[in-house]
Amino acid sequence: MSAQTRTAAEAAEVAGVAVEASTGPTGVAAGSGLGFDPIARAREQWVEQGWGPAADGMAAITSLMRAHQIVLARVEATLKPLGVTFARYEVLMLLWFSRRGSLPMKVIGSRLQVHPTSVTNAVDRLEDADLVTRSTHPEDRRAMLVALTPAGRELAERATTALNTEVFEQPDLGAEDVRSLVDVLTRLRRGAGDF
Amino acid sequence: MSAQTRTAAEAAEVAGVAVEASTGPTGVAAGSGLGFDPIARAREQWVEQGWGPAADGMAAITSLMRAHQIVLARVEATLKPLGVTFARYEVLMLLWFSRRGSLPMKVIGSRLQVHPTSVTNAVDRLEDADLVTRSTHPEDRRAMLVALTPAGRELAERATTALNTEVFEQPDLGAEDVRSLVDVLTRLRRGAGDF
DNA sequence: GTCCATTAGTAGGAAGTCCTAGTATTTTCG
DNA sequence: CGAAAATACTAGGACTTCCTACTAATGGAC
Repeated sequence: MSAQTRTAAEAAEVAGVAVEASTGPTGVAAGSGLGFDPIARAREQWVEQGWGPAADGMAAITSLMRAHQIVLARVEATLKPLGVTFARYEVLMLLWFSRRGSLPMKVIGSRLQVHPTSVTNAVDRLEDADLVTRSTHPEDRRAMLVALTPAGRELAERATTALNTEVFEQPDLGAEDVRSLVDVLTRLRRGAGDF
Repeated sequence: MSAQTRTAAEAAEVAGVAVEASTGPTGVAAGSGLGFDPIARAREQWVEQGWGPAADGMAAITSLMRAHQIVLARVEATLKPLGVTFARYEVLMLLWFSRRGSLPMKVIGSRLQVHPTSVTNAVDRLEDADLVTRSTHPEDRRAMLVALTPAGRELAERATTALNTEVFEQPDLGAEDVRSLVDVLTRLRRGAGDF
């Protein structure tokens, strides 16, 4: 939210250019802010160009990108005072939920579906902050076991409380929409082979 | 899709750890891949911990993050042979749709809702690739006008064709779900002040 | 008419993602 | 048993994002 809050001046700029560069009747500007949805506008342009069959898919994917940007900004703003990022928070929670309090790097990457080097990166920083420790796996000396420190466990709990109260319980969406969103995205993920 | 396709070995790893680290009856493994949804599992854990009121919001936001990751990977894989990234493609299309074929940096940032330095970065690379040109605005010497070159215009069209046929027309979702997704995300964006 | 606040853009840095290539260890197989 | 293949992790690089700080130019206040 912090970085994405648009100033009045910026909104005016955008509106001005929209008038300059648009063909359709977008100058209505009723409601709050711009008064028109840039993605709806792009969808119209797609149709005008003869790309109708792709218009809905374009709108869906563009909406997804933008929504991700908005939500991630909110999450990061909430975590910032605690000194962690969302990427590192995810690693902490994975460890927090694990029985032994430790997992191999490989498993972390598989669970979060990120590249092995991203795990190395995140664990490096968590280790520097004394939130996790690294040790070689006793039964496979190739593998590294990552374990929560007491400080890491405590931070995971505080971060979760912050996210729960400041973000997850305030979704800016009705309960119906939240469930519908999860349902649709679950089908999307399954279709992509996510699980 | 390329980087996110899970190998059988990785799936086995994940399943193995899931058995080790989970409490619920997740070992069913019916259907394809893992057989259980990590996000649904996380939601259950949220409820078990007494964080029920935040569980749906957590699931929605986590789903959004993951869906974004999947979709972005598909988009980038499609654009890669053309030598552009999605960030730069967005700039090209903004210019392509503009009347004069040129826009000030500021407007690009406002439209895409990214930081000014991100625009500088993208335009730097587009300029290096001779896809756009920079020139000072005739009426405001602080501002830079970014304009498409013929090569940039042509690439924008080829990239759009590729995205339309390979991604936007293949959403891995039913038409009903696509529209529902756009609707819900539109409400989310409006609630966040996006337009 | 000059001075100051605002605005547009850029530079350098931190952090995330991925990729390719490398090392060390384990497993497989002939 | 010993060589080859597979696996786990890390190093360095490219790219994106953001942030803070800076320069140049515009415009308003007095």
